[in-house]
Order: sequence, then structure tokens, then C-alpha cells
Amino acid sequence: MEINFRCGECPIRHRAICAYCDEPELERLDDIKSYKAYSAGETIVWAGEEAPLIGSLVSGVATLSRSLKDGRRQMVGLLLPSDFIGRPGRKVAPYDVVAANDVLICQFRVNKFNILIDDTPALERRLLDMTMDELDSAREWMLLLGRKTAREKIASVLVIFARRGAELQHSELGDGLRFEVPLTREAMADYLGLTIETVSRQFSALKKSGVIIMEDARHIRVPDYVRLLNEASDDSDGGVIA
Amino acid sequence: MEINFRCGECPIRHRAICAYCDEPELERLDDIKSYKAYSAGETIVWAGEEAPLIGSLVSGVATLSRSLKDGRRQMVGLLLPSDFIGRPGRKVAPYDVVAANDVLICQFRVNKFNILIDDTPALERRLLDMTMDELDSAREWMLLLGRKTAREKIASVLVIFARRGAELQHSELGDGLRFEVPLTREAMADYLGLTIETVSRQFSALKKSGVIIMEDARHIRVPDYVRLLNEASDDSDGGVIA
DNA sequence: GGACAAACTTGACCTAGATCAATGTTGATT
DNA sequence: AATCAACATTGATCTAGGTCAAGTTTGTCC
Repeated sequence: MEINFRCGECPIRHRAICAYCDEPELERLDDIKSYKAYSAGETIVWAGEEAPLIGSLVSGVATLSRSLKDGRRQMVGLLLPSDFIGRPGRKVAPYDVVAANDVLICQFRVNKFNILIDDTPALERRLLDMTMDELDSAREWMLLLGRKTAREKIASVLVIFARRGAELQHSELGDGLRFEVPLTREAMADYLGLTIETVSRQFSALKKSGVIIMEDARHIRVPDYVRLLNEASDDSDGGVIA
Repeated sequence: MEINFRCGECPIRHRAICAYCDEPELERLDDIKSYKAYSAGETIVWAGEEAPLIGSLVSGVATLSRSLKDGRRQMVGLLLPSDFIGRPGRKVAPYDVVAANDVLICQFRVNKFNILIDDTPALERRLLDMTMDELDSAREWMLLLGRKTAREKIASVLVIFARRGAELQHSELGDGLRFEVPLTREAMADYLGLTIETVSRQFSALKKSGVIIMEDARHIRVPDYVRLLNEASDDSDGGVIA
């Protein structure tokens, strides 16, 4: 199936790399882009691979990860709709990009994009803002990886999933919310620097304490959102980050 | 003591935010900057503080860190000469910035800088490149925090310190190199997601295995650089990152 | 040069999370 | 509706690194 729509109708138009572009600029982007679908589990970019992809995640969830020689693996980023993939001008990808779900990507012709960004301040400025946001998230994740307990780690991802769920359904974050866990236990373990077994055990523990209700392994209800937040031990000051 | 020199004579001229600027642009920067010295241990910016500083680290070492409510602390960045401090347009600092050494900073008038960067593409482009490099380092650190053992973590910081040492003395990385450890054991523990005691023990262990020779707690010699690299378990592919 | 504090090391013990090993659940395929 | 393969859970045990408690070394300030 051939997917295609013009930038003007794109669901991520106002949050992606193109957010600051005006109509003429959008048209130039339209010329060098195409949508491509990947299915769950598919590796979109291999670390070490040449001519990596440049584009935006339109829908679904993808993961960025890196491994040590002996196979220990750490996720270094979670890509949600509107997130940018790739680094202009880079020849070799430093991370694996894997579709966690079925995923749709707006891909740009690499060479054309590298030229376009050089004389489109709106693109460059947006990329700067997005990269700085990413850096803030990466640093917040460093705090999680270095200092949080397994239980706090699980509560923290659940908060992320809850936010994403609320956004997808255009609903409010609050008590009684229900959302999907878009990653396998293995992917979560790689994200949190834990093992599968520990992830599973902490889900069970949070269930037992009544913090979450598990409809099944992939669907969670949260009777008391503030309690979940507290379990995550996030900064009181709300982590002012932008 | 009043420190001051023109941008043209600045030691970090070709690697800092100003790297891509031409002469006229440098002059505009000259007008809005001043050098400020901080002494070891001093907190330069408090997380949560308003009107945070914008500037470049000229000499010394500073740390970026973030804490949980109960005091657990994680370093989220190590600032070396030429690194940029702050985020244009941000009102509240999300991290503590602390001088690990005596430090010299080239500070910009915040409001002036925010305006200047908006119409100086050379600044904006440089900031984008630097931010992307920071993001890559942050992600590499995530791999360390999530998946490396205590011994690998210590070997990894030592490699960083060795690189910095070689750069400061304009010498080559190789066998028999000698360098200074610019952080306390406590700062290293916060950087690596460990405790002071574990840091200390791993130093002793690496000494006992002959990987390092400790002249004193802060001065290290490395008889076999490749061996140290191996102890850090870094990617075989050299971690192509730029 | 003695006293004090900060930084560092070392030992004994404990525990959160890893590892090893089944077992259960779900959903796709025939 | 039986089979198979992912995916997930649970239990028993082990261990890397944390915690608690002394010491030691270093440098600074009268």
C-alpha cells in the first residue's frame, strides 16, 4: 500500500522538524520526502551502517539502542511521534533504530535534506530546539539509570506511557487513566538498565501494592495518578526542563 | 584580579560556541562578554535558580548534576574547556553547575546573547553541532550507567581523564602516559552512579592488576593504554560518534 | 609543628537485583 | 482445536555493589 499525504495534512506537522516552516518551505520538504512503513520488530537502521536514514517518526514507537561487544544492550532513546531520526551530515549511524510497534516514518532524501537544512533557518532552529529537548531527556534518563531503584524505574516508564496514552486519546492525565504498554518486557529492561525478570517482578509488586491494575501484561490502569508519580520519585520542582 | 582578553586571543577560540564566527561577529561577542573566575567547590548555578548563566568554560573542570528529593545525586555532564553552559531562552536552570577545580568562565550577558544568537547563524550552527555532540556523549554515558560494571566504569572515566590530560599537554595518547584525576572520589561516584567506597575499591583493584600505577590518589600512570581501553569494554568499532 | 578537617582507603556485613530454572499465557498457523 | 513460538511470570539462589564503621593520608591554618 502506498501511503502518502502532503505536509499540510501531516499529523505531526506542528511538532516535528517542520514545525517552524512556512508554506513555501513545506513544499520544498514535500519534494524530498516519502512515507515508509516498518513492522514491529524490524530494524530500521543498524549501528555502524552507512548512509543512515534521516526523517521523522509519524506514528508508532521506535527505540534507539547501543550495545557492548559482549551483547549487553542499553536503550538510549525512545522515539515517539514527531521525533527526529538521524543527524544531518553524519555518515555512519551510531545506534540501532528498531521499530517497537508498527511504525510510519517520513523519510527525507539524505543528500537533499543536508543541503536544504543549510539554507533553511526554520529547519535548523527547530532541530536545535528538538536536540536540546532530547539532551534534557537523556540527562533525566541518566539520573534514572544511575540512581533510581528498580521500582522507581518502572514507575517512571509508566508515567511516560501514561503521558503518551493521554496524548493519543486527547484525554487528561488523572485518576483512573488507562493506557497501553508499547514495549515488550525485554525492551523495557533494555531501556531501564534491568533484566526482564526484575521488570516483571516490579510490575507484580506495583500491582500488589495497588499502584497499578493490570488488565493484561500490556494494558494498565492507574487508580491514583499522583501516587504513581510519587513512586517514580521525580523532582518536586516538576523538572522544569524547557 | 581582573581577567580579560579579547576573543581573538582566547584559548578556546576555535572550539567553543564562537568557533564558526568571523571577525565582526567576534567583536559583537566581545562587547557582551566578561571573564569570571570561580574557585574549586563553588556552585556556579543552582538548579531551579532564575536567570541562569550563559557562557563557555575557558579552563578547569565543572560538573552538571541533578538530584532526587532525598538527596541521591547524579552527574549528568562533565564540562571541559570550550564546553557551553546554559540554554538560550531558558529561564530556570534544571541542573546544578559546580566548579570541580578552579575554573574560568567566559560569561555572556543573558539577554544580549539571546538576541545575538537569533541573528547570527554562525553561532546557532555551532551551538547545534555542540549540542548534538553532547547528546551523543550523554547517550554513551547512558550505556555506561545502565550496563557497565563498576570496574568498567572506573576504566571508562580514566580514559576520559587520559584524553583530557594528553590534550592539555599536547602529548600523544599511548603507553606510559601520566595524568591527573580532576575529580574527588565523591564527584566520580556521582558521575558513575556508584558510591565513594566502590570507586575507591575499584581504583585499588585496577592498581593491583597492574592496569594503573597510582602516584597518589590524584595522579595516575598507565603502562599499557590499550589494556585500559579494553578494561572499559568500549565498542570495538571505536564508537564512531561524529 | 600540632590540630583539625577533608579526602581517601579498607574491612565486615547485607541486600537489591542478577542469574538460573521452570512454568504459565497468548496468539498465530495449520 | 492442536501445535508452536514468543512473551511473561515466579521461585530459588547467588553476587556485585551498597552500607556501616574504623582507620589513614593530606593539606591548611594558627
